[in-house]
Amino acid sequence: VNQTPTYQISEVARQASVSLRTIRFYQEKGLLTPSLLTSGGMRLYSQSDVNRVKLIRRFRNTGMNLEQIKALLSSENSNGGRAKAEHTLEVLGLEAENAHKRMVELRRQSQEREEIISLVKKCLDCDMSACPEECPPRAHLIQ
Amino acid sequence: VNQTPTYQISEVARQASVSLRTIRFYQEKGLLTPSLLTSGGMRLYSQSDVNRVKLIRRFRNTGMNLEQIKALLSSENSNGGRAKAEHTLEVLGLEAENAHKRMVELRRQSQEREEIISLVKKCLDCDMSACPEECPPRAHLIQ
DNA sequence: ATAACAGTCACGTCGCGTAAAGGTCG
DNA sequence: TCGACCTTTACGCGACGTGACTGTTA
Repeated sequence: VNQTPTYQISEVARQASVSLRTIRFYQEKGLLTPSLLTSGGMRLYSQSDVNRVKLIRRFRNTGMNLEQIKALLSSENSNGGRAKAEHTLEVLGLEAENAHKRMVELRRQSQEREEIISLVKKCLDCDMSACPEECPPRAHLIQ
Repeated sequence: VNQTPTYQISEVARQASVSLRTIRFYQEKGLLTPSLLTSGGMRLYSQSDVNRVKLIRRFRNTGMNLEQIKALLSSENSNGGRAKAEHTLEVLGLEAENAHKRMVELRRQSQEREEIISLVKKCLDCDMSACPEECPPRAHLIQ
């Protein structure tokens, strides 16, 4: 939408660390329309488009699916200049929330793992032949 | 493998927070064999099996795919009692590494996002009609 | 004119979700 | 015997990957 479209698809892919297929796929799904098409049908993108792909990728990384992302970004929500900025900040805020939730979950699992590790470490100093079947650490041994 | 198999599939699903389908699917793929089958064909699981599902889930959460996980867990790697404990600790260590990488990536994206937020905040105090096309924050506004 | 891009089908994959139709267990 | 559980079979889906073949561009 913003600035003059100068990037070909492979350059966008490079900057956003995605495949060409991903960019075309996002277009198919209505999440990303190229700013311009050459007479021959080549897609041309602006910096705004690159940033949009990055935004989509960050959202995907927090577990959100494309339909939800599309709903967020297809803003019949904002039309004034200032409203656009406000809406963008709202979206980025939601993104931050989601990322935070992912972090919390990762930390929870990390703690779970640490507890298991300290349990299993005891097995190293244990005479396995004397260890009863129901010894809790044994239930964490692989196999 | 360990302890007496007392859990039905739905109890395993509950404890590991997955669906019945997921558990059966892991079996199909050779990641999780029930400890016992009743004469009628019902799957019965032990606490070890529950822990194995949880382990698989934590790995999945760090972006690893089922084939890789299977390779890790199908341990022709360890057969002695002590070797089992050592192998388990290795696997848990790898899991911790992967989780750490995910965290680092999330933090990187979080920082990227914060920079964009501070850019876009400037647009709130900007007279949009006087703002040039190439103003960097504009390239981050949605639409 | 030629190489390095680009384009469109269209089928494949991975990790399950989701009926449908029937068998098992206390 | 009855209801709550379980079973298999099998098709569907989201988010792309991966050719195969053709067209565009500097």
